[in-house]
Amino acid sequence: MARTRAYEQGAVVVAAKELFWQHGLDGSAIGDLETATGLSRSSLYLAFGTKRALFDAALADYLDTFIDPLLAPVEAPQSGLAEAARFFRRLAALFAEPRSRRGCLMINTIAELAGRDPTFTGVAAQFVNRYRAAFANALRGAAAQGELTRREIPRRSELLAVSTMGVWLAVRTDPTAAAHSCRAVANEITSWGRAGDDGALRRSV
Amino acid sequence: MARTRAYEQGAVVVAAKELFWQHGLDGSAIGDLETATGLSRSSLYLAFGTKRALFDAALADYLDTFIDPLLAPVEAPQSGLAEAARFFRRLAALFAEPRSRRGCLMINTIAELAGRDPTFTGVAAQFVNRYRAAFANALRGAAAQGELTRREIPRRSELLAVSTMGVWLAVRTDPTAAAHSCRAVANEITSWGRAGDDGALRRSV
DNA sequence: ACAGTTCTGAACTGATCAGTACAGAATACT
DNA sequence: AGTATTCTGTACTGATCAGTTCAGAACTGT
Repeated sequence: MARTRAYEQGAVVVAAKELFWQHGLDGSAIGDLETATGLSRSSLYLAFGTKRALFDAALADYLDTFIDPLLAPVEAPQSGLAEAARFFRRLAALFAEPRSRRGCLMINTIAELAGRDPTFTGVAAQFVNRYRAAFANALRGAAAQGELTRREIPRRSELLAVSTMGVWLAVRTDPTAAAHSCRAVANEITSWGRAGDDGALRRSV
Repeated sequence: MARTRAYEQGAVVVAAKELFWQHGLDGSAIGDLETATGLSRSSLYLAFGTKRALFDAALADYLDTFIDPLLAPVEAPQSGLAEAARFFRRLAALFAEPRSRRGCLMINTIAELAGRDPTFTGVAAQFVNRYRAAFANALRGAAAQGELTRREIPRRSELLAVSTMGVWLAVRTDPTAAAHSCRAVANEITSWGRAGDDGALRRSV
């Protein structure tokens, strides 16, 4: 009795994620999802219920497999200026790949759904706060090592959080320019660690 | 002879702009545009040809009436750190209005069309470059007054350009938090003018 | 009143979309 | 072979969309 399932849910979600990442929620029709996942429309609805549920699963997978590892070093307890700068350098390297034109699935979805979808708007605000918290953690680490004044932490972590969102948007129009922006931010962060030298230099000008 | 036109094209474009600003290009149906502009579907197509042409006119009006005055002080020849900081404080003030949830029409359109529409993608990249150029201009002014080192200009103008895009996105999910981010960026800019003092302070910590 | 325009309402086209329904093929275990 | 279950192909519903068409109403100056 009982035929076994011929596909793996995880693989289906991954395939759907790739499509949503490139074309957005509204931009991905069920027909496109059929060809992307290899599943028939019937099976997709049987397995996930609605298009939106499949999207939510794809978004969760995106956060787990893409954002988490990218942000982990910044969020780590021993994080500092180097980790924050390295984050932006990693983005710059990512932006060299042609696939980077699709940007960040979460940021794209914020632009598409924020305000329209009350449920998602909360998730989105939480996501932005995660960036704020991650950079605040890194800057606290830097302050502990004397690379930063404590009162610089809040404003600079805000700055880095919104900068991250900005470069994820900029990459959609011009990846090369966006990579350049990332390196600029990384350089700025690094310069924070040499603030004393900079101050002396600035005085002599 | 000849009945005169009973409406003003400019007013129609403004009404359309308001709708597009809130709901986006795809999110604004012709029926919605009819009620928003007060014109019939027939008249709209007679006057503008396509929905997209009306949208382009609305976007042009947005740049003229909203972005230009907002950016003018930063782009002015006598611009400096104060103008850059004031720009972000003005954004923070704007974000206190409930209407600010709609964000920036241009940024929203980048998120909606960039990559999908080759014509628009160029316009979008140009728009981002305008921010880069505006802040570079302000920082050059600051450098001329000895508030900044010349080599800090490129990286910090990039930083401010992407930050602007970031806060325009953040305001769509949480205007209060976004306003806070704007003030943080403004404070950071102001602190650049007191860099020598900061350096001394940092050393003593 | 009349002629020249502008504007409107309403119906229509052709396309696309998410989601549903269901018959039947494919597979597994007994 | 028989049976339970999973999966698929196809066709459908009902809704929405941009854009077209056109008859005729509304208005203007002569």
